[in-house]
Amino acid sequence: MDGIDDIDKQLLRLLQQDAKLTTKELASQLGLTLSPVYERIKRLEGLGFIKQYVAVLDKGLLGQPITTFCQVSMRYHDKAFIDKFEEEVQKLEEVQECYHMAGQVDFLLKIHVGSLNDYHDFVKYKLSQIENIGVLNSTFVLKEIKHNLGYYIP
Amino acid sequence: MDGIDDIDKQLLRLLQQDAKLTTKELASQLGLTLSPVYERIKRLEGLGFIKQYVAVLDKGLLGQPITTFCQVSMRYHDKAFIDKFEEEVQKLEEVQECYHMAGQVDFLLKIHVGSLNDYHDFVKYKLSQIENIGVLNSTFVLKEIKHNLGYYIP
DNA sequence: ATCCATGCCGAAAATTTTTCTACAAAGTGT
DNA sequence: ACACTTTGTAGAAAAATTTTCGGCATGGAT
Repeated sequence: MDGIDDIDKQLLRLLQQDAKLTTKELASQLGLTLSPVYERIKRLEGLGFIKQYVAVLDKGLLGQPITTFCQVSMRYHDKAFIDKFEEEVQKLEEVQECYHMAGQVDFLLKIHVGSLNDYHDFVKYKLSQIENIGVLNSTFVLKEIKHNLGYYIP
Repeated sequence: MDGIDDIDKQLLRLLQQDAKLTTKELASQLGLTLSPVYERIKRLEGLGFIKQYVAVLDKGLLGQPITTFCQVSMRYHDKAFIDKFEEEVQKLEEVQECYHMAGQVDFLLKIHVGSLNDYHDFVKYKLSQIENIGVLNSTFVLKEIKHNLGYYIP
């Protein structure tokens, strides 16, 4: 947490919940005037604490109500195969997240699709087309219990 | 995708990548003038397609470089135990996401901490304190291969 | 004690958001 | 075919916000 103070932290907490808060509103919540708040935001952007601003959409309304986690293990662990897998995964738009994991399984993928049928097609015609996949194990999300968009800031 | 057209979809694609784009910039990219773009955004917000706007922070700079996925199974599956677990998980600030899953394991948790030590403390003093947990299986993220912030919009 | 750096304030300028009126195209009912 | 309504867009004006800038305090260093 190099070089940021409690005011900066509070600013980050507020902005990661609502990026549309105006400098004016932020200033009043922080007990400052416009200028210092404005400068702090620019500084936090410059330092990389704030990476970007995004609109959060409703995946249900977008027609992708199904979320699954898919565990993938490679048959062989040559660097070339690993690189190839990572490269191919980037291209699959259904894959929202992909992590290289420690432990039994090599990769964990988070996938969004519109229906079970779409998931079937995704696995059969896209994912399993990637070379050298050994194990492929999918589990479905029944319910989202918690999904924080921001991080905990100590 | 009830009641939104291709222009709306393109608008959503742009905004979920960069919510700071001005109406002017959006208008020029969409080949429209300010007013229709402005009204479309308000409409998409009203319909719930756009849920909120957030700043995306850098978890490494915030001192939480470690991500783990933790699979949890309950010993007994009475509704009261399930409810209690879901309730307690909400309170744990290290837990960024929690899903009730189909399959062998009951819950999947995504957790952010600052160090392996922090993770140890989290499991020992917080997570495992919740009643009725049977299996608890943690796997660490070695590398983030892909992390789309937005959804794929067909 | 003076100088310099840092952070904040307040006001002005630039830009954007928001509102409002009007026009054109598409669909509906007579 | 005609008038009517609805929908979506354009353009301009008003309101609000962002951005810039000069100045004032506080604190540390020389």
